[in-house]
Amino acid sequence: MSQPATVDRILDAAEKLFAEHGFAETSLRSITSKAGVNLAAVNYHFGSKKALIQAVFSRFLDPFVQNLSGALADYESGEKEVDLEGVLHLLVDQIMAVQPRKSQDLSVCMRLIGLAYTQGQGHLKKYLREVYGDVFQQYLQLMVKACPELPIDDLFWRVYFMLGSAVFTLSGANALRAIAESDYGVHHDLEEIMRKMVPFMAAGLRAHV
Amino acid sequence: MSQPATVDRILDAAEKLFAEHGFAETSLRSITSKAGVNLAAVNYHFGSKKALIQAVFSRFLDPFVQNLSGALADYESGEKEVDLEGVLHLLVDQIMAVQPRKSQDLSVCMRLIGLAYTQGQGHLKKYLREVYGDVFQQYLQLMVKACPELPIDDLFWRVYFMLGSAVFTLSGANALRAIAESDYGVHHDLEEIMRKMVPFMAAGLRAHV
DNA sequence: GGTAGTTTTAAACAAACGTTTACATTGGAG
DNA sequence: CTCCAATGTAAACGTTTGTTTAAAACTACC
Repeated sequence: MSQPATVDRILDAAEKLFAEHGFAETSLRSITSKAGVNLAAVNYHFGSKKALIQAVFSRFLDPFVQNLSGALADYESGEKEVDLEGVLHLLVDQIMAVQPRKSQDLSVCMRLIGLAYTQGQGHLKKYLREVYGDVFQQYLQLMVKACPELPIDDLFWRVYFMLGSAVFTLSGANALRAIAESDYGVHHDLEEIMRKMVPFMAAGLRAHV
Repeated sequence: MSQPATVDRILDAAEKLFAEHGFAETSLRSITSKAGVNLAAVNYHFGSKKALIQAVFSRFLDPFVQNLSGALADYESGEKEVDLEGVLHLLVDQIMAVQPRKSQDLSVCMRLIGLAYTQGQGHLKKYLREVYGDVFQQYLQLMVKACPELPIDDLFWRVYFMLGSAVFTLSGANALRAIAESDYGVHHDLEEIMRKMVPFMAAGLRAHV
């Protein structure tokens, strides 16, 4: 066993192929072929394709959510008052902090999150809500505090406006970066794009209704 | 032939099922079954599943793009100077204007557009770019005029932030409206949600870099 | 009324899918 | 060495997929 174990090889291959082609469009045969393992290995180690999909997500979401949860606790116990840009930057920082997992592309994870929202896979949404729903609610509470004068239903919609910007842009980031570079000759990495989002979102959240 | 022709029955059924389950996850058998026509009718009238997908889009996109193109020409030849809210509202108005096609849900079309961006279906993206790319560029030019002081590469990203907000929110609008209603007891129809986007987007576009 | 062209139908097609089975192969522990 | 549990493998399973075929039914025109 000098090379990575079968389980990791499968997860690596599945992660990339899911991000590239979607869940339904990626067959177990293409995954096991890319991973260089036997077809039956997926059902042996994960039980089913659904379970494999969930495993792909929990592998990169578990450490991220744990870090974010800690950072939220730190921020809330801090003496400074809650400000909007701070809350947004907190999230960006935590996303960037999870980056250095062995040579994997952050945009792949972003694309997967985008797919989780838009592709069928009802089991995935249920799984994500059950496992990570609490941290999302916790973050939402912080955002409510940061926008005390905004009616709650307007805040609700604007949070989804923000979420849409993030998911859409980051999940298509690789393609969009290529366009930006060829059309305007500028190169932006993922962190720059995320930081460009902060003033846009903050201004949008603060806009007069 | 008292009831709608076979072609329309297929398009109606495909539109709803695609929006509900995605393209790959919707089989021709489920479409023809819902439409009450024979399985072979799809390949006979459209040639292939890919061609059916494109036909579903062109049916509601063709009249919309034609209207939008006219409205853009009117707006540009108008004497008033270009202002941001006006440009955004122009789009909202054109979207709402296309609504009254026989009892169809606007949110279904929005969801389809979202899926076109996020599901595989490379042929669809190519088709949409080839057929409707010009009007998109035309609208983009108008937006550049409305934001004269914003660097072009920042504008580029912010347009995609906006696009993400719109696609994400509107394509999930039905589910989100149910949440908003149960949690905050307020009811918003699609037009309200779109109009709520305008100040959010305008403020975001005008934010200091 | 018969005939040519269009549309509908049932049946079959090959290919691809996720999953399961039964059988090797492996690697330590007793 | 022997045994046993864990892992890897090849082959087949039964479905489901999009597409095609050939015959039937329908429509309209001379």
